[in-house]
Amino acid sequence: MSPRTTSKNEEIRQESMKKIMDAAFSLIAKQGYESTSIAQIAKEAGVSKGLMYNYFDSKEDLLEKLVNGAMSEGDKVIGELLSEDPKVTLQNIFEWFFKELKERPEYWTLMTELTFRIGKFKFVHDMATAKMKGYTTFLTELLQQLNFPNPEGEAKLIGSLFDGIAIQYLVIKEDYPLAEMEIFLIEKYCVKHK
Amino acid sequence: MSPRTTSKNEEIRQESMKKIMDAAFSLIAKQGYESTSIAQIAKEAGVSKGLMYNYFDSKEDLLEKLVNGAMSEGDKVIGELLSEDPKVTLQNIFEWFFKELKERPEYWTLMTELTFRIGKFKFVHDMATAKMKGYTTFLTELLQQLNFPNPEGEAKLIGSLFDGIAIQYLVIKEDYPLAEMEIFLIEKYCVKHK
Amino acid sequence: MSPRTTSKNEEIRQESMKKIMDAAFSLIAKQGYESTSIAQIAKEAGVSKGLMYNYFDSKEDLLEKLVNGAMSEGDKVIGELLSEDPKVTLQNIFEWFFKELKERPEYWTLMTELTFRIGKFKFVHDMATAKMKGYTTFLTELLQQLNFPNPEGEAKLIGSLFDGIAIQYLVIKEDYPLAEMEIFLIEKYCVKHK
Amino acid sequence: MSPRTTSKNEEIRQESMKKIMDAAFSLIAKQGYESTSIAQIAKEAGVSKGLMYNYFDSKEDLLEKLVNGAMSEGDKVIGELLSEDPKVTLQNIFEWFFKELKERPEYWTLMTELTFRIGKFKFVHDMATAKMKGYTTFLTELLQQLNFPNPEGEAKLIGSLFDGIAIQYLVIKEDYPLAEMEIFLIEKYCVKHK
DNA sequence: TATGAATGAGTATTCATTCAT
DNA sequence: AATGAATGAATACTCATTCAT
Repeated sequence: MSPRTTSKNEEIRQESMKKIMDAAFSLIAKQGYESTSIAQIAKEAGVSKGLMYNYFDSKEDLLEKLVNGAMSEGDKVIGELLSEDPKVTLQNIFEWFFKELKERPEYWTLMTELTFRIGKFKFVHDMATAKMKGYTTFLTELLQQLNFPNPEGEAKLIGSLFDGIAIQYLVIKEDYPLAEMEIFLIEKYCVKHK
Repeated sequence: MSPRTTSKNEEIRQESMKKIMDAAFSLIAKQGYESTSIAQIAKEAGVSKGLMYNYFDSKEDLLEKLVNGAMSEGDKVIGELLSEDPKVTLQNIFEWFFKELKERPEYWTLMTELTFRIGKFKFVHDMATAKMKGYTTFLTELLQQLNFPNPEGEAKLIGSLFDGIAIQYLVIKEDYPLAEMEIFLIEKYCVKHK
Repeated sequence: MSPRTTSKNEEIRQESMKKIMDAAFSLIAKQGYESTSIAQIAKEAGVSKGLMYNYFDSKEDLLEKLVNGAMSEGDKVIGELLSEDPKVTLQNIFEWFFKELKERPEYWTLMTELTFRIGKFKFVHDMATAKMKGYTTFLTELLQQLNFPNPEGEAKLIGSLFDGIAIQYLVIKEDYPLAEMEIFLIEKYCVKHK
Repeated sequence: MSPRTTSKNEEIRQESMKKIMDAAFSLIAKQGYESTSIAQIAKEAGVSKGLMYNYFDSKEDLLEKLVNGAMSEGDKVIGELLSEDPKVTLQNIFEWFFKELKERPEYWTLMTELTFRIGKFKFVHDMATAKMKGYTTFLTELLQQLNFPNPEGEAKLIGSLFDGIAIQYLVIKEDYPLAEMEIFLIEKYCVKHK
């Protein structure tokens, strides 16, 4: 009997990887990276510990692939937020941020935890730095077009605010007035400005 | 040989506990809870591993006592920020927050890390929720007196902003424009308001 | 499709086995038995891990077949060293030994390593004992014909010397004065004797 | 009740270390370094796996301490072999070598195995190189004083011979004519020479 | 015949915790 | 009150071997 075809194998691989990554993602988001063991992930994924190392070089490599995967999913959307009118673009950004938070809280939990672990993982540092820079630069330009007096400071303030809202919402969940906050911010930065 | 008096014993206990808690505090703030071992804390404190279990039931119990201690310290200061004029009180709060961040980054690092570990430690969740509530209530009243249109929302926004500024400053440190942000906020909420 | 003939199959088997054994041989000689994994051998041989178990019952079985194969190869050459004149035979042996060492250091590395692993592998012990005995007997007869006073002792000394030279040469390689040693020994045992 | 005294503790430490090192030594000498697990050593020594790491940083560190310990024991004797008469010194060396082999076969098994593993352990390489150099230099000088024609070559030959005798004796044990070989060598190099 | 995904027992190492002194 | 030797369960990771295809 002949061996499995290459494509059938690839399919099996994709399935196993997905099972592992899904399990890892939810466990790490819930418990944190250090508190989640390979054994736990394997059990949750329904595979053997050994199999994990067919797909990932190490626990850290798994984390990296996890984050990259989740991030590239999110990146695709950024382009769609742009508009002719900078005011609209800004509003799109606010709306996107709150939508993300509601729809992918686990992802943002993971990202926030990792951000706070900078220095422990080289790849997180590089990633976070690059992200943050691009983000601030983009916002600064936008606010400049909208004639904010101190666009860079304001951009950083919004950046901080996003992080703060994220951390609080992710911690106290349904008790956090997310919708209210969204309206509030859009009013302040998009509607009432100028 | 005269037996140690009860009070003398108590004094020794207090001293040992303080040494241990100080060591634990700075190590955990620097490295995180998981990455700090009992052995390390004992060494830093200059006591034996065994002694730690005379005062703390477990590593987690040490963490709880640590946080409780640090928090009650913080509480004492709140009273001193009050003023007849709510505007001054608000400004005092802003100034206190930035001063704290600059002077005790380790404390805030620890608190932020713990806040984010909710789910792992029940006591952190209870504590954080209670704190946040009291905090928001206080700020809400203040902003009400200052006739802010949506005082509760605004209070929550400031709360989130504080957390966000803290997390970013604690992560990127000297690259964060802390002083600039302080002026910005005071202008916005205390000077220009009304 | 016509079914493969039996002889065609056999040919394929021989080819695959050879690829595997060659890969195993060079890897084990270079890194040692314990440090060489089945996965590594399969990769080097360009076959799948699974295929290895079609030909070899286990990793140890592979080792055994490897050593047997290498040894029977060596046996064939022994006959060619014989000469009418025992002095010439002796010189042929010396020259063969040094030539072997220079030309097939991997083989001798493997053999020496294995010899020293006695106790772990029963088959090595049996093999090594048999070899050594035959070897000593042969040399003893030769030296007897050359009228050495204590031919058996002398034979064992030469046997030990061979092993010693081998181990040192294989360890320190180019720093070992192999050529010099060869001349030295031939002078001593073949030229100057009697 | 007061804690154990420092000296009592030291005593306990020495005892535990000895138990571990003895177990490690005999197991590694018997089975080889890679094939001996920490678990096995701990079991043989009658202690927990964890305790091993109170005394040794790693498995390799254990090996290093093992070898250093065994070596320094041997080093002490070297000075006692020297004599006014180089012939006597040479004879002493031969006798010391054979005595060592008979009395501490496990030590020499270990050393020979390690020598063959050069390249895997940095410390073994340094140690072996230094040892071998000192050894050859010393023998060369001695043979020069005895007017051997090619003292350096001869020194290396004896060095190789020693290794060869050792490896064969350690492998086939009681079947190896150690005593006979000793007489043989002393006759050749000390009595009959010149 | 040949493949490689999957397994599970095994590896070295860490560390919170206990306990005799 | 204080010590630190000792434990054992847990950790990330490896690898010979199996088996469905």
